[in-house]
Amino acid sequence: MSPKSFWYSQRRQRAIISANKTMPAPYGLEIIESCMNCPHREERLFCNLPPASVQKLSSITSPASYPKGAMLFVEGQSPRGVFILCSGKVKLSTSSADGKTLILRISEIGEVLGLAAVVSGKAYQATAEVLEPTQANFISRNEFLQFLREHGEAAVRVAQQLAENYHHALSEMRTIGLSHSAGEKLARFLLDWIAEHHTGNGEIKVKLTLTHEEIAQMIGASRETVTRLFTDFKKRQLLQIRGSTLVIRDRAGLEKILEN
Amino acid sequence: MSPKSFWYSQRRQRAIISANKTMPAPYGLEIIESCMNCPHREERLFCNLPPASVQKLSSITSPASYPKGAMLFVEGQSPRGVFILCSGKVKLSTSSADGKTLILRISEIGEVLGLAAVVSGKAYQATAEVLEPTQANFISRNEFLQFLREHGEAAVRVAQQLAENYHHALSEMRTIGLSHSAGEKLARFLLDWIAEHHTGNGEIKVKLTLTHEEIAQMIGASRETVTRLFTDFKKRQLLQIRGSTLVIRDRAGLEKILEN
DNA sequence: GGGTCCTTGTGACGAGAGTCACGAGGTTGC
DNA sequence: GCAACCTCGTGACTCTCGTCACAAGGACCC
Repeated sequence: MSPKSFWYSQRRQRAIISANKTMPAPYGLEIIESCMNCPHREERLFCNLPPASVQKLSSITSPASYPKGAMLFVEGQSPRGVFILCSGKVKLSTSSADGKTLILRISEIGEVLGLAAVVSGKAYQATAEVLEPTQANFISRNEFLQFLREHGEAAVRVAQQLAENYHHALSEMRTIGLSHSAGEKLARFLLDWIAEHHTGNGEIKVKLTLTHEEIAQMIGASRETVTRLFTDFKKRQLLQIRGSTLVIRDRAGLEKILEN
Repeated sequence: MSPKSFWYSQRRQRAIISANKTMPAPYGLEIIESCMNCPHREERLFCNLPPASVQKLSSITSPASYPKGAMLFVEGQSPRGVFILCSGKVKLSTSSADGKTLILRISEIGEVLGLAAVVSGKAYQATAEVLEPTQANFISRNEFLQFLREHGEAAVRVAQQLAENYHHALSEMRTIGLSHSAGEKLARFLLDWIAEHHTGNGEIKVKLTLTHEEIAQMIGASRETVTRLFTDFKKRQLLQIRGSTLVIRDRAGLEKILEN
């Protein structure tokens, strides 16, 4: 099945097509090129493989653009293939029968989505929803597995990425499972967030374009609790919000919350 | 460092050595043989690889026995290598500064421990403690990585196992993060447990050799709450405890709890 | 400009579950 | 055979946090 079937409205599809026009053809070259220019090159899963492998990879890859709100895949579907993110942001979440949602991760450039499902052959364990317009390279399951069998180094890379995923899942489990209070969860979440997104020295300032609702779903709390905690943290001079930017004023203070 | 340094008492070490005597020498053959006899053969990570790979594997592997209470590795250590479980049971857990513990998994025969840390090169993210006398094959990090690079099919297997680990972590996250109440968590835990351990039809009966304390640490609740929930579930005719055996009397009733 | 929708902010209330405390039963070790 | 320890069971108390309800501020689209 083509990923196109997941564009869910005519209206949005028009936007996608116009985005596609900005991509140079042929698509195969585009991938290699985007690797060359990629600012996170070391992090990109397959970029510094032997040329023959890259060649093969580009031949089985199909790039596509997705609008905000599109679903790359949905929890429970059997795995069609993997998506390599070229740009944009994708939310990975899982939810229970009654609609409660747990956000597992916000994926960014260079990550490979759907890897665990494709490798294990079990259903996708999460839903991948596009948060901002995204370009991704799709590789179908069969071709991907074939590729892995033929290119041992790529399989090692895949194992590495899966190990990262696993680490990340454990880190979130610690946030949710080892905290005594919601405040502790939020502090853990914020510290993790800056550890991952803050580059540079001096004042700690990071973009945090998540709603309180979404943060609540990441730490397993209610939206109201998150709102209250933020106002509380602001009052205690721990942090500050400027638009969509989070400024940490007292990192030690946040870390102290973990010790309760 | 040899895993022997983790045997922590002279007394226990004597027991281990005598256990070792039961192993036929040379050890290389032992591994292959134990694969041949292994009841979970398909699940064993490396057993149906090409003979050359198995040969190589057996040459870099060192079997050892560990007593109850031994630590295979501890959270935060840099990865020495992987342990392939031949027999016994190992508890994987993570804990916070203040001593609160979250049990990630009870590992059994055929699993490979420490895989994510070895593959990613980051520190072990969990502590592995032996619950009952265990035999495991140790492979040092360098030799293991070398082996993976030379044997592509093995790397694919490793990726599969890591995908399993990831799935399992997500499943525990759902238990802990998506539940509205402790009762729901326990019901989810029990259902997962029988899904994994119950074989056969008719009456659902499984061994559950965990203390209430340990169950509490698996679902992120307090020991007292688990005790109370068990008495509650018994009263409601959902289950029954016979020694260390759990009997499910009303599976549908348990499943109903998840829907609240 | 006026709808509609989404996000944030706050108050009131109550149930769930963590904590503390203690006792009973079982096991292990000397 | 007694002491020490662990596990399980239960009561009482407290308090966090989820839920409901409502209002204000923005963003976006006709």
